[in-house]
Amino acid sequence: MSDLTIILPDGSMRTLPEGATGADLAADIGPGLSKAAIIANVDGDGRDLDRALPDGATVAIVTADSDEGLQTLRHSTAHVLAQAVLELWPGATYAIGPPIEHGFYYDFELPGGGTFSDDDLEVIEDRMRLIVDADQVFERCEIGADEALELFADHRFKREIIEQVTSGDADTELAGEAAADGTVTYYRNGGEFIDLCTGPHVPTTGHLGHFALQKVAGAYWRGDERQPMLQRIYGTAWADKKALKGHLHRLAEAEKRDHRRLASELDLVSWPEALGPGLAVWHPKGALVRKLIEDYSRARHEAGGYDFVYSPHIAKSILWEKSGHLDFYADGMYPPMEVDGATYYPKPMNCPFHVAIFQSGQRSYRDLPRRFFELGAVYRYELSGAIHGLLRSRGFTQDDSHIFCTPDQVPDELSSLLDFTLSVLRAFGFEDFQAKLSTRPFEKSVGEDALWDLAIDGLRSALESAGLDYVVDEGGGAFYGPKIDVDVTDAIGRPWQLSTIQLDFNLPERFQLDYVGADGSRHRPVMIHRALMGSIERFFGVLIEHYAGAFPLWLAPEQVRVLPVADEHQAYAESVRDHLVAAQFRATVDPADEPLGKRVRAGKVAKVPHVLVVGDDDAANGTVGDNARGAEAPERDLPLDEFLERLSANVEARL
RNA sequence: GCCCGGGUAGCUCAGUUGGUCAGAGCAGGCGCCUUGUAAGCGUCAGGUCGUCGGUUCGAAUCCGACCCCGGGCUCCA
Repeated sequence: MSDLTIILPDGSMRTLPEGATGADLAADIGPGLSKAAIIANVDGDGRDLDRALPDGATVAIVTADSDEGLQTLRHSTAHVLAQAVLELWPGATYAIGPPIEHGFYYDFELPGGGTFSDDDLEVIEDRMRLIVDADQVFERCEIGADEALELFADHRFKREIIEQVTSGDADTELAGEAAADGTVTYYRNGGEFIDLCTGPHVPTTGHLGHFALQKVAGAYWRGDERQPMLQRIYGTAWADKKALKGHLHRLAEAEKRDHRRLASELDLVSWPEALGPGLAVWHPKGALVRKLIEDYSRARHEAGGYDFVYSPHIAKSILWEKSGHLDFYADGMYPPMEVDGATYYPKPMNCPFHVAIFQSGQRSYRDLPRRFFELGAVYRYELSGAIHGLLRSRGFTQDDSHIFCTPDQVPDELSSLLDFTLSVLRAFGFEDFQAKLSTRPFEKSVGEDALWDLAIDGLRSALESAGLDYVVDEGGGAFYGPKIDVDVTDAIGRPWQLSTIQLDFNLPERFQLDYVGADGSRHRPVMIHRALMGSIERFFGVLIEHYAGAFPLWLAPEQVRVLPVADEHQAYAESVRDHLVAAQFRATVDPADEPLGKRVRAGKVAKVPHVLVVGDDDAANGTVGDNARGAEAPERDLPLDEFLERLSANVEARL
């Protein structure tokens, strides 16, 4: 009987008797690790702890505090969820149940088309806890495909997976469910319950426990709307109680930032039912902030070499036929209206109008690049279930531009465009960006290879010179050109996709655009679509969540609120306000007909950046007491002039 | 569009098995209080209980259809 040599992640060697398992290795290293071990990572692959280790392998013992361990934990918890549901609903069948970010889900089909209610979650969770308390062993089994089909005879989704996986054309979504080499792996625990799965799993259900079921949702089998609708249960699972509590706390915090809630609390925007879904009205305060955002955008574009244009909200069908929107995008368009024998459509995009402007005269290479900019309102018939406050609406305003340039100009144009984009986003307090470069689709696309290569290289070098992190989505571009999408990370770490820079080789072709080159002959320009904020509505919604409703001074609808201590200070309070207003600040007075404490609270709740309190001393000395938002204590006896200077400096710095 | 869950006063919500169940707090109006830092006191007004039909002696409550909202799926700025 020979020994095994195992290499640990730090490069050290360990010798174990032949047949030793991951669990043996963990125990050999130490009792703490032995207890915390979830799986073993053997030469890069996760394996159950009770499997024998091969000689010479590099093995890492995985615990729940690593991503891999956590993923295993969540996957195993999903199994227990399925076990509980199948025990509680005889005749139910199950589809897939993978780990996801922060947790897991499992899809089921209940007998007779039954559905889960929220109350069921509690019952299921109780049953899951019984299974965890029973500390059942997860037992790995391998069988042939035919045998597997028999074993899962009553479970059509499992059989579909087995058939697909063993025939070798499984997609990645299903790959974790069975092996591709003709054998099928399943796990058994508690004697009765089996589930198709390649594993690995935690050693026993007792290793689980810090989980919570969260919600019931419908989900199409394999994400395809032509397939049956299954019942999905979402849950979250963590390594320990503290992590679970932390996660639930973060969810509660995110909910407090919900822009729909804040928009109504801060009197910014509302969605009157009479308007229809996905259509908002902007109240004075919201409109003021929006105007500040738009003013800033316009100022930057003006300085950035853009020409401002405007276009109507509707146009005849011929325009949309020519642009191809009616062929490719008709589902997303509002239905047409018939007027004077012609058919008009509300615009879902601004591009054809900007093309029409380009076409209004003969263009020379000397005119290029030409950058048309418009805050253009568009209407898209979004699926009703997709609508979400300001983040996804049916009417929205793009900070849209179409740039027409020569192929030679593409690289420089892209590079300066990306810098411009990031610079504008940074003004709103976004510091972390993540970009995605989408390249030519593998299937059909238009445009010459050389043009695609030029554009993709241009996008890539723009990303690199901007020093931006990016991932490449090979084949992820539209049929008409490659693109860069830019995500920003908000104050609590959530990503939001805002900007998009998109090359278009199709529209110039469809509209037969040309310019006269230096050689005197006609050439086809390249078109770049780009939006920085994407949609003003959506951007505003993201900003509300990013700032948690506390807009920085330069964007705050009410910047200063002056509170006289008593009626006799009213005149002084008004003079302070008048000074502020004269210096271009947005300031109001809240008179003394309520106690000071109540008015201070009201100012704080309204997230006013500066709540000033003025009384006898202030009136006598020309000072104010400043309650700056976020400050622990008020700052008393601050000379008004000094306060004004500070405000100016902070507005200037966009703080 | 599909699955699940919801719509009660401007907002947040109570309303037990259909029968004083049309309520509370905040916000708003009006008085009193004159306040130095996160909710002073009193009082008044506000709702076709999402809409429309049905069951019933009687419906916020039960049933149906529709509208809208939320969470998902799909899609996307």
